[in-house]
Amino acid sequence: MPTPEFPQDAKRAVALQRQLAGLVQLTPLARLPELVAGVDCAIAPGGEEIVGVAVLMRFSTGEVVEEQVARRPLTFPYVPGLLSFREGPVLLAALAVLTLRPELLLCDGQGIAHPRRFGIASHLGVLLDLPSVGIGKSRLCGEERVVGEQRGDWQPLMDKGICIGSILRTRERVRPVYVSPGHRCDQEGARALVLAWGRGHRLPEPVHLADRLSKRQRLAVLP
DNA sequence: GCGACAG
DNA sequence: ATCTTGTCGC
Repeated sequence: MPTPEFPQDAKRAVALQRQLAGLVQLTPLARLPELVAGVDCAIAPGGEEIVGVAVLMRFSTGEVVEEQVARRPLTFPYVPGLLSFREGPVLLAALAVLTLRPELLLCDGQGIAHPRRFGIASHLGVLLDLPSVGIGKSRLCGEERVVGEQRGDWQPLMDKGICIGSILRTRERVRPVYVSPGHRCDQEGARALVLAWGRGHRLPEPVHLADRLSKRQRLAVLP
């Protein structure tokens, strides 16, 4: 049975994005979240199934608190701008079985740096009413721009004269990432969180670990 | 019509 | 995202 919150056709998906985009809040974070969840997906060999994982980490200790995995049949194609309708359901499933509720979501993909200002980070953030940040490895929209080479250097990601995110250097000699608020977060906070969770990789640690876990789990034998 | 296009 | 070999650098 299709998840009600995720229409299976592009027409209704776009309409839902336009509607939910109105609920996004770009408010500053009250405080630095302690429990953070990184999420990511992988496609099982054969392309019939999608694996979603959530890695919960504690900021003060840097420890992994919990990891959860979910699998679902793949029912939505990859369409630029509609990624959340492909990966959203399985990611929600993985997040739903976490014992502890995260205070923040770090997502692989865009937040408001999206044609309708509603990327997967925004979508998950709004549905779960959690602060969220989108970290994209490549650009969906907005103008490309050269960034300084030091860690922490950044440039605004501009689209039609509006700042929709940041092009941020998280490591030297490594391509910058595209950071944007998902929900209940502002541009400054989004950048600060990504840098605060940097542990030597291009992506923030929770997302980096979620990426590795998903790629391990996609080959796992099902019980 | 043409180019661009998260994962 | 996935496929896919060796290679360069920390």
